[in-house]
Amino acid sequence: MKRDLDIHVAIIEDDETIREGYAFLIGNTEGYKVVGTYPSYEDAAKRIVKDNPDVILLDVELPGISGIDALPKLKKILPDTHILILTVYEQEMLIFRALGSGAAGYLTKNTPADKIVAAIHEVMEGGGPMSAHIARMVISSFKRNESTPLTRRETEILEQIATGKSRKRIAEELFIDLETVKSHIKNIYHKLNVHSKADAIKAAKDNKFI
Amino acid sequence: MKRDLDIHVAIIEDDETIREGYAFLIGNTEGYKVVGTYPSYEDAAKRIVKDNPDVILLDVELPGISGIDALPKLKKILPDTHILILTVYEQEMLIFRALGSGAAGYLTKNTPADKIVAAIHEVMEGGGPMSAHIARMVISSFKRNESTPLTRRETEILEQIATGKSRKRIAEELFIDLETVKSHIKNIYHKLNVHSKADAIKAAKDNKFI
DNA sequence: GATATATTCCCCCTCTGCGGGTGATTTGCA
DNA sequence: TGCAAATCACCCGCAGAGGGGGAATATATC
Repeated sequence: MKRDLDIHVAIIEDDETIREGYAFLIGNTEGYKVVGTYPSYEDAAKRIVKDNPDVILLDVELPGISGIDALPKLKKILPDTHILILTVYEQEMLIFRALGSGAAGYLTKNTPADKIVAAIHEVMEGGGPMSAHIARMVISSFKRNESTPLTRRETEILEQIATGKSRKRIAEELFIDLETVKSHIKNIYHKLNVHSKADAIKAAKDNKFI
Repeated sequence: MKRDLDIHVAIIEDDETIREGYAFLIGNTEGYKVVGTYPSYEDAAKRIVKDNPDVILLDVELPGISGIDALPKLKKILPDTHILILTVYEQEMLIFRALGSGAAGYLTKNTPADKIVAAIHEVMEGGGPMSAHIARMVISSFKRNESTPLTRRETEILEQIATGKSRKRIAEELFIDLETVKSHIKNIYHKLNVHSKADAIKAAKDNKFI
């Protein structure tokens, strides 16, 4: 029986128990069909294009090419396929690299079975499923530090500097004198204990002042 | 009967029907207690500190001071209170301003009642609840443009420039000659059709090349 | 093995920008 | 009525930015 209205799912996961567990779970859910399971990216690369999944569940810790490195390659050969990261790792760097490479969602492996199926559905509907802790980390990455030593104007000027603009251009765009901008920058440097643009930007970003 | 183990919730929402609806819903859920409902930030400011909620449901479209502007003020007077945005608006600018000001989550008003209660619980557990579409927008904000005209090295160097570093410093940190950095920058400027640092950074960020 | 493409380095040129010192005025909020 | 914030001024020396041209190695990809 052909089931073309089903959501076609592929799984890339090296642990056979987990891989077959997911395959069983998803394959036995109404509306879902597992079109391929692969223990590594190298294996997936051979068959995944003709298996043509709608959604890929991708592990990050894979033998050979890691899931993180596999992600952009998969997006290249299957541009319209949604990729859901499924991992035990919660390191910020991995998360943001994955999302930057085009992951549609990021789930941890303690996610209960029904939530994984729900996440696949959510991805198809244009959502971005994330585990609770991951979502908080992502949200936190936007949060400014409210206890900045910089005044509003100083913050504004440092933001402009961070876009690469010259002092002269900043002065023009803020309708103030070049000397005023210089004065603000001197105060910024003193407050942040730095002596250059680059160090000021770094200090401010590290402390989420900008 | 005192119920100190309950999660204390406050609601700031100008529409009385919606406000009382939420209050009724949450107040009648085991484990939750509504400690205050206010039609505006100005009203909330008078009583919310002594009401001392664990979680605030905050509307963005409020009369007087908007929810977005109220958020940093609320964080200031109640630093440990989690704030959940509840709104009909899905504009990127509002979302990122809210998250930048310290919102713990962002829900749209079509969120079913049980999900709202679940979101309050999730926030208390360190999660970051978001409506599906919001989550996708947040994730998309991290996504790089895979069809960049820049090479890997050019992208790397442009990223360094965007941190405010001088060409000389970039050369030292990448262990290449200053002339090489200059050469890359010339190529970057040609590819992006710009003639300055600031314009290159802007063009690259607009197109998500960096 | 041939052909692109990426990466590396070299020379020339002008001129603007950057970092730092010191001090003064006006504006707004508590 | 203060104090912090924001504004503008003039000093100095040095490094950096932008643009012209050319050319030698990797490194893929076919």
